[in-house]
Amino acid sequence: MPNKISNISVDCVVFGYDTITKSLNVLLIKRYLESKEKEVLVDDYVLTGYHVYEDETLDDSATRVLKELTGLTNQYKKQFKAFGDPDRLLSEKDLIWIDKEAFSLRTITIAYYFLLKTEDVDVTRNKYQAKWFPLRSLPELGFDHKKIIEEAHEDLKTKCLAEPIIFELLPDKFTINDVQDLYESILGIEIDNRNFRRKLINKKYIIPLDEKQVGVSKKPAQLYMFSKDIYKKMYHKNYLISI
Amino acid sequence: MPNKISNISVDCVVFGYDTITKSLNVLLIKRYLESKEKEVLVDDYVLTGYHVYEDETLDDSATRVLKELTGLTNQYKKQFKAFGDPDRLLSEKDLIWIDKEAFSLRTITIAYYFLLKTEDVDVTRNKYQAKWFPLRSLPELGFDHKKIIEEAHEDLKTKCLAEPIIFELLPDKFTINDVQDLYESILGIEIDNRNFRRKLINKKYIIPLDEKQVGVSKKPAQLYMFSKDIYKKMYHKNYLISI
DNA sequence: ACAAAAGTGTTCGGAATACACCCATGA
DNA sequence: TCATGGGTGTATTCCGAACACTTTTGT
Repeated sequence: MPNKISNISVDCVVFGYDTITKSLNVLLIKRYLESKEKEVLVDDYVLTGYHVYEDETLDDSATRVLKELTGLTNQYKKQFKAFGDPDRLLSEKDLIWIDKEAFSLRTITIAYYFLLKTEDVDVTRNKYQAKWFPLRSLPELGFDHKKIIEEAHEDLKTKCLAEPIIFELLPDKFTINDVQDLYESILGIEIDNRNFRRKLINKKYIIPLDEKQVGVSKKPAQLYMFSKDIYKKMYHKNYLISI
Repeated sequence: MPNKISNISVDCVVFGYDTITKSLNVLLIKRYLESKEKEVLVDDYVLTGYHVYEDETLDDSATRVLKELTGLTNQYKKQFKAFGDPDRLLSEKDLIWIDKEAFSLRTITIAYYFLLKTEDVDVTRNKYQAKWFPLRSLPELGFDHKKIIEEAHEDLKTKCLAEPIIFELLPDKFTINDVQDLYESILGIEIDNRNFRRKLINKKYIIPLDEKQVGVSKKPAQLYMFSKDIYKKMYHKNYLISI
């Protein structure tokens, strides 16, 4: 077992998207502690995270943490910010918790976010009581994790406008409206369906399949897939100055 | 004197722009060490950086480091990435250096970049033998600082397209061509002067002054200033999806 | 037949792109 | 007067923005 670095951790904001409820979700784990007298000391949620080991990179550390929580590897991952305020772990509940675990009061955390397909995660069986929460109605959060999630969301907003990472959150086969709904969820805006649809269909890397939705109770929609290969082939950086 | 955290540092990529040579520069400090036998052990350059103190935020830490190097505060600053590979400090020279200083072999550094006006820095008098180097011809660099500078540059490229941070690098009074040259330096592209000029002049926050260049040996150019106030008033986020 | 969501076309205006010459100034 | 960089105008094309009704399907 490698040694933990006591004052450096990674925290992972795991984003998933529920196409049914059209909700952008975050995967959180339960933090619960009772005193000997059965008094509830800590009862809230936190991001999944852990100390960095002596011999691993930060990226590997985040990957390991995600794997432990979800069993998944090879998900889209981004290191977006380090959080290290001296008082970031100093609420009363956090102190109780830190006392129980064994980590430094002055821990710097390197925060990552992951994008994955909700259906790839089996929430029911994992030892952390992990649960999806809509980004728009998060539960009470420990440490500075609310702030971390907010900043992850901000970064995601920017990033999804410039790179095709949106498809990391969708099933392999999706409808145009799925994509639109997801953009609307992430960005918190409304998009004109006709313009959006035209725009997307004109992209060569959005490929219509010989398939339609099944099991829907209304007119089934055309399914599409995203081709990363074609995207990469066609990609050329543009330097549009938008100030 | 507050305690240093032995395994956490900040490193600062200080960008400056020389309007005369049209060169985007980075401020580096000398790293030099001889053995008792006067053999040169280490002779290269590094970014300015230092340990984080126990009681300060990461941002404060970076601000402190910049102030010590340049005397400046209130410069544009961005935390852009943490670097923490286990082997990031393990070249031969780095080991010699680390032996001399006293920091952990497994140090994570939180990297910032700063944008400032070259002429605000008095390079001649500072104890670090600081020197400006064109980004395009950097000297030999210690640690993983070459990589850090490259990633800072990448982030700057993206950021300057979306936010008016370019003006942090220019004197208060500048010409349109100064701005264009700077964009070209940062992005490594050529821009059509007529189109660029029109675009900029049409911005309400680019304000023509009743002044022209003086001391130039050719036709003196019109000077402009950037109004952050007007920019902020006019700003509204747009959600253009460019994938 | 009806409810629900899928899907479709056109017009307008603003901005990016491409492109070449004259002008003002100091030396 | 000349060399240097400053400054200017137009035509074209493309894309985003606005906008409302018809179609298809399952129930």
